[in-house]
Amino acid sequence: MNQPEKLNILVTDDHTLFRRGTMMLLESFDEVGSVGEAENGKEALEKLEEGSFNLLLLDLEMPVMDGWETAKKTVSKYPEVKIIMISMHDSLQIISDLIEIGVHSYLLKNADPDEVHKAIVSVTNNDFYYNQLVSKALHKKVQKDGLDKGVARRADISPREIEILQHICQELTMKEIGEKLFLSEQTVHTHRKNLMRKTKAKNAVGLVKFAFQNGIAAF
Amino acid sequence: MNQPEKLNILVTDDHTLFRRGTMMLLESFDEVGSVGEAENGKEALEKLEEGSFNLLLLDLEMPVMDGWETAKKTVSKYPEVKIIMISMHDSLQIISDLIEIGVHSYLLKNADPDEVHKAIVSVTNNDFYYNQLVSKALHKKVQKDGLDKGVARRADISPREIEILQHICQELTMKEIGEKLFLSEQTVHTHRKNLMRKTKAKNAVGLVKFAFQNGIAAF
DNA sequence: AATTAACTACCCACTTTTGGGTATTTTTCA
DNA sequence: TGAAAAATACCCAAAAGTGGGTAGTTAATT
Repeated sequence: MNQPEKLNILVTDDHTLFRRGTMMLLESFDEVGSVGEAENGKEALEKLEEGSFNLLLLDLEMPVMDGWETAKKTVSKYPEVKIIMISMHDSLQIISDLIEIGVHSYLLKNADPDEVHKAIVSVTNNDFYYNQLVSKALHKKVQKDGLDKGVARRADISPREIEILQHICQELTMKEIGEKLFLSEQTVHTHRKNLMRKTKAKNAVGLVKFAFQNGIAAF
Repeated sequence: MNQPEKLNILVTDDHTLFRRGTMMLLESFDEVGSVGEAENGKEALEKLEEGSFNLLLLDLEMPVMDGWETAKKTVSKYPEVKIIMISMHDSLQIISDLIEIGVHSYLLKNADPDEVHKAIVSVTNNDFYYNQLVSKALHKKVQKDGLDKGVARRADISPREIEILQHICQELTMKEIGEKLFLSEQTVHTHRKNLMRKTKAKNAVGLVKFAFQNGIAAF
């Protein structure tokens, strides 16, 4: 009866082209009023300060302040704002974590525009919208439970391990890293082993990918 | 006096959301007539068969057939079609290679929509459009010339080697790759060695970084 | 018809990584 | 001050990677 208020959406993504395209897409929806933009999480939080936005689209992978941190801060500061996280990766791993911190929906960058429409409508009316991906994730969780339990997040990696990992990403051997950091080669080995256990990497390649995906190294 | 023909653009990107957003952006330009879409290079080539498109937007990083292969085939089969390559990375390395194979413009995913507009107009009228990024690339080339001479470019890597490299990026061992591709483990080793020689990688980490930076693998 | 690039496959030898331990010291934090 | 986490360092052994060859076959191109 009374939904005269249109949605004011803030789109946050560091890729301008993607951001603008998404904005145009959103503007084509009847439910949408104004659409704002931010290049990173920091800027997004500043714009939320205005109080005019009631829905936040967040890219998970961003420099300066990534989607994860931004979402956590948004939830605590502006609990009335609905959040839709967008990511390139179909990482089933993080979905439950996202739900936990209060993200209302999770979409992939290869999501269908209809999917986006459904998401923003559902999120507005119902609070949460998770598609087949989540069913899969939850299913897997129920089915195999602890299968991917224990896959590391960035927070689980110690400072020294981060340092080692960054050196590994520079194509150095354990011996070279040891010499550079004035450590026994054995010690570097131990750190490496712990990293592999925590990240569930099968080899150095997995370590590098983890480092990249978690902003520990960039290339 | 006579440019009554509008631009018919084919947008190729595996991320639906990005693709659709870009399409809407393009449709908002006066010079643009119809806008088509393809999920990968293979599909793009099929749609080009129709003969109705005169401009091709290509994502460099794609599964099935990536932007590189697609561009090469498009140039040889449909030389009248202008090509704009789009990538996430500001890899100065590959720009000269792209020019070499006949790509008319290179844009980053965080390009400004105005930049896109300028690009499609310039490409249509002038043939080529490269922005400040290219100046930088060429400048570096003139200035330091042979500094990174001998460092492999994407063009130097054969299709089979690309395939091997992509599998390496999935944390597979040589034995596993051999089994998956029905090759002798020795053969995979040979490909790997050639890859390391070409890319000047010190180990697998270097290979993965090369793959990522050249759009051969994404994560 | 000849050349070249690509793909295939093997040899040998050495280095590095990977995986399993244990254990002491230092730092952090409740 | 006591517990937990982090950092340090070693042992052993198997697996994989790294680096140097050679070489035949196929495919593409001139």
